[in-house]
Amino acid sequence: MARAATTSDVFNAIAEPQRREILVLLRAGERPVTELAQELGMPQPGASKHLRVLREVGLVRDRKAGKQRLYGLDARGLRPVHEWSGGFEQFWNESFDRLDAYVHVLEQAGQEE
Amino acid sequence: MARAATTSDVFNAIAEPQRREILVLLRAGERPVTELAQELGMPQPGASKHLRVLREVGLVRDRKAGKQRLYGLDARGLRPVHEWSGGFEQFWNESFDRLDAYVHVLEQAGQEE
DNA sequence: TTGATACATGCCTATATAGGTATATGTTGG
DNA sequence: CCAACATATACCTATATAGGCATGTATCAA
Repeated sequence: MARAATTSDVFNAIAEPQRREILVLLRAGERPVTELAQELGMPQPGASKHLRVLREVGLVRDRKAGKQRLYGLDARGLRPVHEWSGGFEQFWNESFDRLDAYVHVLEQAGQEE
Repeated sequence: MARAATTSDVFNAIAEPQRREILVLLRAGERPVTELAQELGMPQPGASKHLRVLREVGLVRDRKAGKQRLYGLDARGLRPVHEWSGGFEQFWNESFDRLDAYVHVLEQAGQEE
């Protein structure tokens, strides 16, 4: 099997660089698809597809505005990501010390492999 | 093309649930592959593969310990994830108000599609 | 109704896995 | 050197996209 469907997982949805780009762009406010596609330098169908994924995981909302469809950010789904990664904060702060010690051990061990 | 190679991107590496599990387990300290495989309820080759991906993006370090190979956490690579998602913090806090207003607009507009 | 504009979808292709199984590699002890 | 244990890899299969292109659909204006 390939990776789990991006459709049901925020972590998968933001694994795609261009989708992260879209989210960043939307912080500035709602945007129609065409404008997003243009700013991302990709064809419109591509932008629509990414927006669909983002919509399905709930990171984006859309509303009709006449001929256009405005997409807007709903960042609540990113909170779990922030919290999960935050659970490692103490570790990346300790990292320097730990790695120093660790590298030391390796050197003394003769640095195999 | 499929998604970009997970090998060169931390966001892709943590898109896989079991890899996130591994990182969490490693917060408790270094572990040999077999033990991780057992705790994750997956065959050893599977654990080795996930560990390889994590190693290639730098989230994990390994050192030989006799017959075993101990894997340890190097959480520094998660910092960018935390910071990126943190860039949306103000938005998920505002979300309730915004969405309330937003839903209101939709209702008044006649709630199309 | 016709034409133009703005999107969403369908279809097709190439590719990157996730998993499972079998096997190669490396290490230790006798 | 041989057997046993711990891992990493090679292979093979099924599947989920990312992208490109063509086309369907909805909305608005004349």
